[in-house]
Amino acid sequence: MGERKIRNMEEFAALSGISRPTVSKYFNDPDSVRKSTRARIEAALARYEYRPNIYAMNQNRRLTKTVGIVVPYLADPFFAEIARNIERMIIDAGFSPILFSAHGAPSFEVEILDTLRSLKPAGVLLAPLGRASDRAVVEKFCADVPTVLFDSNIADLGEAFIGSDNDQSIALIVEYLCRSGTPPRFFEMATPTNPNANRRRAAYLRVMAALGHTPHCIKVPGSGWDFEEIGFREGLRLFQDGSITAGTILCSNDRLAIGLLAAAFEHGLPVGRADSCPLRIAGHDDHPFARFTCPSLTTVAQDYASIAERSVETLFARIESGASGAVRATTLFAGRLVERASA
Amino acid sequence: MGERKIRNMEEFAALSGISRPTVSKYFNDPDSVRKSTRARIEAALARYEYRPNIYAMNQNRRLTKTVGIVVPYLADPFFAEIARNIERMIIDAGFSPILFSAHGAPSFEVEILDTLRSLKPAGVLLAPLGRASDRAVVEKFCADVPTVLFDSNIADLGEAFIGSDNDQSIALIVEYLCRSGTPPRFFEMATPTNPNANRRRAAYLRVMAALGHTPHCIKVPGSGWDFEEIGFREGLRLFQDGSITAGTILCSNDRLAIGLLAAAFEHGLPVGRADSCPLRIAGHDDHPFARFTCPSLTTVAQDYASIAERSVETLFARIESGASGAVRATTLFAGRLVERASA
DNA sequence: GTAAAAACTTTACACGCGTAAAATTTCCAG
DNA sequence: CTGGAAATTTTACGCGTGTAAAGTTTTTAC
Repeated sequence: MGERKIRNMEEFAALSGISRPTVSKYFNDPDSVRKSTRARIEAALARYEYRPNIYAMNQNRRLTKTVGIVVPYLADPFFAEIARNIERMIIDAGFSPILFSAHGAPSFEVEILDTLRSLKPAGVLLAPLGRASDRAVVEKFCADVPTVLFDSNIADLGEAFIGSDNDQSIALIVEYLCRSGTPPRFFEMATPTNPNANRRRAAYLRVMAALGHTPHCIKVPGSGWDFEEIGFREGLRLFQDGSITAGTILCSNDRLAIGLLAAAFEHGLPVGRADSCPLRIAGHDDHPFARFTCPSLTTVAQDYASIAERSVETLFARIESGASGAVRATTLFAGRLVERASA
Repeated sequence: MGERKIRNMEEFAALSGISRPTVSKYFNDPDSVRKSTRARIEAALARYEYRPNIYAMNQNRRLTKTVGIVVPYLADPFFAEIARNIERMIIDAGFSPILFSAHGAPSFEVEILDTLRSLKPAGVLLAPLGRASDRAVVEKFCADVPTVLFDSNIADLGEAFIGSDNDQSIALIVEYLCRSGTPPRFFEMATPTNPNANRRRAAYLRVMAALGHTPHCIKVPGSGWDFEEIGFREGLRLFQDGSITAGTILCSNDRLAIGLLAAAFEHGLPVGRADSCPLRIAGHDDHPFARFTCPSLTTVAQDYASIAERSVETLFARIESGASGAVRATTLFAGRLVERASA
């Protein structure tokens, strides 16, 4: 292979004994040419290892073979994992994924969308920052590029939304916590970064009421994406000033719970489902690290794989149909209770 | 803004009252045109929000304004963090970062390099998989594209290598552990994913000998990137079969330590620097989550920021000089001891 | 074996911008 | 005011591929 350098498709076509338009057709869809032709091209391809110039290719294509993935915060392993799954599926579908992280900053998100627009992607999978997102910008973007939202919803934007069924998952864990011990208090940030937090609080209030318990929300100051830090700092404060001495605490997400567990440990307060433990702590999401907290974290697993899969499927359906779907579908996947040692 | 749609630079140039070649010059370097001209262009830019077609731009530029970033495993927050820092610097330098993760798979790494080559980037910052990397492929890539290696070295490849001074950092923590308690054993995977692991073991052996202690390496089965899982599973096994009951353990990296801490907790073995604790555990890297383990993890902080900064600087120096540097420089940054509760 | 369909070849133009060369205008110093 | 330098305009071509149209060959179906 690599017998000599190929400059362009013209030259490659000559060497493979096929006309350039046919070779061009092959690269846009290998199945669109005769089997024997395809074989000849691929034989030449093996000998000369030529690849079409991406930039020249995309200059004339209205829709690129690129699919954008935008996540709010890549340093959160949750998003890293989901991005990994999505990347794989996009590749398998014959497209090229390109990954962006807003790093928690709305200005970055805007910039990314701007960049992405000029990349003319076939579609975009967007997990927006949520409350912090610039709605007008996202809306305008969705009008130009087929976009599927996932994880975090922005009302009425994009072709569809795929996420977790917070009502179901919170009900699941609240009911579990109630029947296995004291009813939980709800631990969250006062100004939640993510709209899911609001849905979860609402679900908590509803379920507690339905079960005949008095709900109690603990809203701690803090914003941004350093959830563990906030959970730790504020948790420690609450333990130290005696606000929390016992009972059950359901955290809005696992990363807060990880911080809170660390605070409880630091404060010498045993956490766990054993009778000897005054405190129980539970989370939500089944974060990759939730298995390795001390004690291991009881939580509700979000259905990563299904969310990723359905998001990709939905986007490709939209891309292939060519036209925007009549209705904006919202798909929510059920959570699964993960009983571990912490509650 | 956005008074009407602009098709191309020709049209935009007409609307701004400037000739197309000058506008083109402006986009390649805003400072290369007269100040008054620049002002007029930017005024028009504000009114019509035109952006040049990326693909048409890059088709004729031999070197793109793109800089590739390749990390071995993005679900590891360590790499997510360093990628974030690097992205920021690349943007500040007026280039466009594009991020790839090999997801731990050599085949992905090869594919990424292939994709990257056809993107004609100005340069690439590559943290290779290490032992698992296909040396021939990386070598060929480095010959085509200015590449700076970081984090994980591959002998003699790329323009430079920037990483951590494992000799120094391991000496730092081994000395600390020895003077504050029992000499450490070294906990690592039998077939380490990362070449740093080998350097760290060698450093451990050397320092222990220098201090007059008998070194002891604990090599546990396991490969891949699920470090916490391996640390947990194998740690638990060693605790349960009585192989480890007390002493000090230095883990090859923080993620193994996180797993090992969880195993110790599960097994009911108290960990910490207090006299009441039979076991001490330390790590290496100062992983973002190391502050939130129970107990919090004593470790050596890698100088993230400096590694990122120097890598970017080195690459841009290479890009601007145009020619390959005469010598391949290796820059190692010193680690900083982070004393926490676990050792 | 024949006709129709499918695939291919040839030819030609388009895309949007980089960039070179020559002509013109603008700028600045003296 | 003037000369020369600097910046801009005009003109023109090139980059590598998409793609349309018309003509030719190959394949498929009966």
